[in-house]
Amino acid sequence: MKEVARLAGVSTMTVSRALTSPGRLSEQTLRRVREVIDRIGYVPNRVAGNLSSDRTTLVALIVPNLRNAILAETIKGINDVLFKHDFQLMISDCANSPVIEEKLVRTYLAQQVCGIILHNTMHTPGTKTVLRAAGIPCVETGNLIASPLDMIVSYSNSAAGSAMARHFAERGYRRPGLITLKIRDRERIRAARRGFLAGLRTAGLSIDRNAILEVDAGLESAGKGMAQLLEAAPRTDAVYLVGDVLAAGALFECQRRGLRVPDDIALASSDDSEWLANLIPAMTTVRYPRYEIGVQAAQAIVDSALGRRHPLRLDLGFEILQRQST
Amino acid sequence: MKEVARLAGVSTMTVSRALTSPGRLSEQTLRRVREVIDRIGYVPNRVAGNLSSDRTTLVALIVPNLRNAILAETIKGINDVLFKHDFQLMISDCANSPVIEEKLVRTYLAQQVCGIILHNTMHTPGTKTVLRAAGIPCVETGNLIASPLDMIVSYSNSAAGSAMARHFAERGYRRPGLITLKIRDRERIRAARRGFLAGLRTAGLSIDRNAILEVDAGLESAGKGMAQLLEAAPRTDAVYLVGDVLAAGALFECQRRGLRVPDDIALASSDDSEWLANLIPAMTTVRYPRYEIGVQAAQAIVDSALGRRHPLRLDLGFEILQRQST
DNA sequence: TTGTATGCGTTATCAA
DNA sequence: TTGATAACGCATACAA
Repeated sequence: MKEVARLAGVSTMTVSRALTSPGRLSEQTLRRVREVIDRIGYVPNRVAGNLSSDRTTLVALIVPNLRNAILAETIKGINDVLFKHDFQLMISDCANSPVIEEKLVRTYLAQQVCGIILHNTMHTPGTKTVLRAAGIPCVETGNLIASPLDMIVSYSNSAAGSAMARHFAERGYRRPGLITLKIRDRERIRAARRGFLAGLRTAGLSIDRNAILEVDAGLESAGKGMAQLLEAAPRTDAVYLVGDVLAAGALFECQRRGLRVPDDIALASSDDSEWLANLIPAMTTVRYPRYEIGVQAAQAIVDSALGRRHPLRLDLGFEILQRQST
Repeated sequence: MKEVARLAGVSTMTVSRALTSPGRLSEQTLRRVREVIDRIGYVPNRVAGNLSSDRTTLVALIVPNLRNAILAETIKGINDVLFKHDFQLMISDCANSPVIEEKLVRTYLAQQVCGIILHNTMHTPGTKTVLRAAGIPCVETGNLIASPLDMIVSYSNSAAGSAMARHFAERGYRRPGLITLKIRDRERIRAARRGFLAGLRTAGLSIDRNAILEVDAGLESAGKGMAQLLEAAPRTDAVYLVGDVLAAGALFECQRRGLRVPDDIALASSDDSEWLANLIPAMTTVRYPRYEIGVQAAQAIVDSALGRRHPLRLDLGFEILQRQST
């Protein structure tokens, strides 16, 4: 910057202004400075700028699992908003561990991020303490819980579960089943299960204990889980699958066994994706606005960083997309 | 840090050392400092540290499209290595535009990242200039090109294309087809096509011009493309689909039309995924080590940042997984 | 509209 | 093993 200032015959402050508030310079000074910047290929050091101004444009995102394709849309939404405002995204994977999440939060606070987006909603006491102490905006996106750390942009997994139970009842199914990802540390899955079971009760349906299963992630694991359920509770007529790709794995297992979906058994998924819509039969799913969740979460951080901070509890809702599988 | 120093009765340098090189402090001093840090919840300001030491642990990644699920494995590989070494990942989406890529590269250089990973291998002259001037390590991962900017960790898309052509020939197919994503600005797709066409020639097969198509991304777009190909070149007996999820879209279209795969028409994909392995029929694909590419790319950056810089051209190879669809 | 003086919180360097 | 000092490159605050 000194070099640019020297060559343009101005002070470093003028160069600084040319970059941060060009409107406050005369046209000819601005032109002269920009010319030098282009000519010598000056790239400002934002680390120094950040230290001096005590602000950054860094936003952190911590997701439970980078492999989960369902998150890609939300990440894209975050990316697009941050890019538009010249903010940068730092991202990492906490492997669904609140302890790792806390370590990551501390790391990001040390990097002076101006905001944090957490997909998980279960945190260690340490996470809560340091976040509160830092006073930076924080958005949770994974589940619409009652007491967020700060802001929350999501939809209700438990309401979606209830809605699916109602859907099963309305379609005339009487012996429901439920396969979810392992619940430990996954607030979303727990909420979906609770909502589904409550919805069944409301609809006057009961569920066989043997028809409730937890499985690991992945198509093959889902297939095995489906096989297990079919053996333990063979009269089951409709299964709700909660967790990325589980429903597809279950469908493939049914097809391998020659079961007709939905005639022999109905299936529905908690996560919509292009895939599920194109399977044969097309899968009934919960759809929620994943891209929009990312957009709103990022926008909330940007607004806060720009001084327009406000409380935020945004329920972006969901819908049940009935397709051929129920 | 001053506060910690005061409370521990030491200088700030000693606090600094307690964080960065604890081995150089006496045990009792270290214990005392750490005690104070924990007690008052001190979080160091790495922005200041970065400015002072003229080093960061920030690594940038620019991908062509965050929605592309095929990248998730690579990103996970990068994440895991960076986490292990206490480096942080900054990520963004250049929407397959070299111009946006350049803007992002400049932004990341301003943030003083210690290394950059670029998935694309086509860059503007400006990108090349500023990267060279910055002198930081850079790894390209999307395609094993001849003249990388710096380091490269990938596999050869053109060799994979040739291998698939050979596979078609060996399986007895005689009227091949090719559907790819739009080629503009996609070096990988271009290479795959070139390799496939060259492989066909080598195998003595010719391809109908009407059996070569470019389509937009997405299952539905792939379905339409397949429909178009079947009408324009109805005698086609084996189609290679280059680009995420295209093969699945094509398969669904065949199923809708009552075509048997592979008896009426064979299909193969350029990208392996859990999905493609579980479709019925299971899809023949190219498999390449996506996670390992991320691991090696990140490791190369970390090594460079830690002073162990070395030239790197890593071909991690691929294999053709023959399944039921060919 | 532009410039001067100062400080951001840490680490490199050198000295003790 | 520890400390004093200066410096990193920029932006804030204030003055002109």
